Amino acid sequence: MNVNFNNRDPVYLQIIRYFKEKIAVGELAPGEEIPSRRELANKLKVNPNTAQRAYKEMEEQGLIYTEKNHPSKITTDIKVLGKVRNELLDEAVDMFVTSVRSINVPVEELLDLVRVKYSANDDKEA
Amino acid sequence: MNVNFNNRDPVYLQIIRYFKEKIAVGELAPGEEIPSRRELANKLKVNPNTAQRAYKEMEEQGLIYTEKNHPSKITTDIKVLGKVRNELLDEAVDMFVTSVRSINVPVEELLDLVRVKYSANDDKEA
DNA sequence: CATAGTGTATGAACCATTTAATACACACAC
DNA sequence: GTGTGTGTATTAAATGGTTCATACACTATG
Repeated sequence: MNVNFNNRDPVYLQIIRYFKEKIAVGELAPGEEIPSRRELANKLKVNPNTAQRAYKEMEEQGLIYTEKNHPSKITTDIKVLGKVRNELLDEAVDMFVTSVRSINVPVEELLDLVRVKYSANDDKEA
Repeated sequence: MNVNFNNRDPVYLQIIRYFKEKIAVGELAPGEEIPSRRELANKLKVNPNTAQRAYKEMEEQGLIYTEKNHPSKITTDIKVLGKVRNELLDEAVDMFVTSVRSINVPVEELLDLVRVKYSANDDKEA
């Protein structure tokens, strides 16, 4: 549980993204219980309402569900879960392509840049 | 002169980016005169102070220079101009790689996604 | 029933951004 | 010189998304 906040994006969006990443790589299983709003807020040192806002949006997107007086759980809807990874990827690729489109860079140069930097990051993780 | 504002980022930053893109692709030549603060504000329907803020930052970055009582001009410092394109590219690639790193996607899958979407956008421009 | 833990709702506070209103100094054109 | 258009500076206000403080409703547990 370590979200690595940045200052650019709203906290509640970064929380949502954190959970989506965990779902995308399978670290959160279908039906698995996630921390309560207050517990999450404590761990991340944010306001409980911020946690609530993140969970509320996740619930609206069908990622989690809530039974009365129990901490929310990851949805068991495989269809929804399967989409998460692709949505994250598509979003990122979309933003990237949009931001470089106006620079008129040859596609091979672009792919090389991505390849090099992505591999460099692989090293850091190891 | 068409900036295509989005709602996410501050207007003054989007203006800066607009000029950087024009510089990167060579649509703004060294020494070329750019609109006055007031003129730009009029064209973009923003407050003159917002235009001023954008220009002020560009001046601090050495992208433009100002002689008394004349509209600012694109710098003639080739060194600075040459860096613009690479900086825009590096920024974009950095953000992209950072955002997909946590998803553990194989590099070839990633490159394919970029290739396909980038080419698709070529079509739209044509 | 009382306590403590859930999720939920509402209104205010906060803060960066943007806009606004003025003012000043300078130079060129007429 | 007068007027108009530059850049520049200062201060205040409005805007809007985010975050905070607080209260409420419900349920299991003992």
